[in-house]
Amino acid sequence: MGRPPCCDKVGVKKGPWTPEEDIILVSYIQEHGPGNWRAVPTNTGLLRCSKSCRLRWTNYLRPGIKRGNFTEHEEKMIIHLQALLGNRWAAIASYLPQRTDNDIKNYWNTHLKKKLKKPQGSEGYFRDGLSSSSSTTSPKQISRGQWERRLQIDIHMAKQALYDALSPEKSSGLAELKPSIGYISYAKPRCYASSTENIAELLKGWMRNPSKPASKNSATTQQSFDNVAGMTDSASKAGTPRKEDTSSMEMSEPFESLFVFESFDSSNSDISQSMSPEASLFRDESKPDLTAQGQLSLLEKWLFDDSPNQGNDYQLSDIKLDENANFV
DNA sequence: AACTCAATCAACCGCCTGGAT
DNA sequence: GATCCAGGCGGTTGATTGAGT
Repeated sequence: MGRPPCCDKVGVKKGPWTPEEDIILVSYIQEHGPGNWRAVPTNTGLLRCSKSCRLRWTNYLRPGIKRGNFTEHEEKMIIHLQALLGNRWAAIASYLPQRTDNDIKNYWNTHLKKKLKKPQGSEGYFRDGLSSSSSTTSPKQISRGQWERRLQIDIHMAKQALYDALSPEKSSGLAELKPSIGYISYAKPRCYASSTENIAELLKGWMRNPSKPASKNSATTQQSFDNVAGMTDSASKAGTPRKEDTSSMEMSEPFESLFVFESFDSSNSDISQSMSPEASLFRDESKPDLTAQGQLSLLEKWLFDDSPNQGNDYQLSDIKLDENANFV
């Protein structure tokens, strides 16, 4: 007997989310908090599977998500973390608090894999031994001793490469490596529908073009958010909240209440400072707290310790990572 | 302008895990 | 211990977009 579907497939909508659905979902989560996804479709009236709601929230609507181009620094971190952790995107994402696992996975599959295949040379930090031996050779094909030795070598190489990549001129590397302990002040990220402000702008833009077919518009929710982000971005840069002609908006009643909410993060420039209590709640929820602070610092020490035999008595085995980060 | 093809990425699918009973 | 169920995760798909011809 097969496993029953997570939700009743009949009448469940699929495909891209419309701005309306986004707003309904965000508004519901603002009120009830994330979690109990099973109840979300029934309580909101969304014709979506609970999984779809959760995915939409975690990958797109959650506050503090940065989208768009990956910086070289992020790229390097992903490469090295992938070498260390394998395709455990959620674990990797916990080191890049503003990126989702899906985003990282996509970026890896579309960009970094290609770089991997390129002959070594330009990517000096990306060496065959680091990437291929650890990820493509099955441990079962070699003896345990050999495999462990190889793993140690790989880890050492990864450490070395990570150190090379992130230091010394990139001192922000250490800070950014901290997994989701708090949001770090980055260069102004492109936040999309992460705030009700953005949602409001989104809806505004969306309602201005009601003639566009919903499918096209929904398919371009991303672009809508892009525009929104761009607008709010420039507005916040100017230091003045956008007070656009909201009068021109013809807002349907169910959405009105949204706009009296406080922003999740009224300015994207420093999320940690501007988070509302709700946003803090979401922040806590949004990413797994990979480790306790102490464990993290151990990990950092280990990661950046270039000379493990120089009297440091912390070892890999001492780092009690949670389920995301065991190396074997 | 029209067409083809590759790249991108949001979303889905199915498996796994862990908690509840 | 067995079973059920919700949530989480990674792999994959398919619609859209943009570049090239």
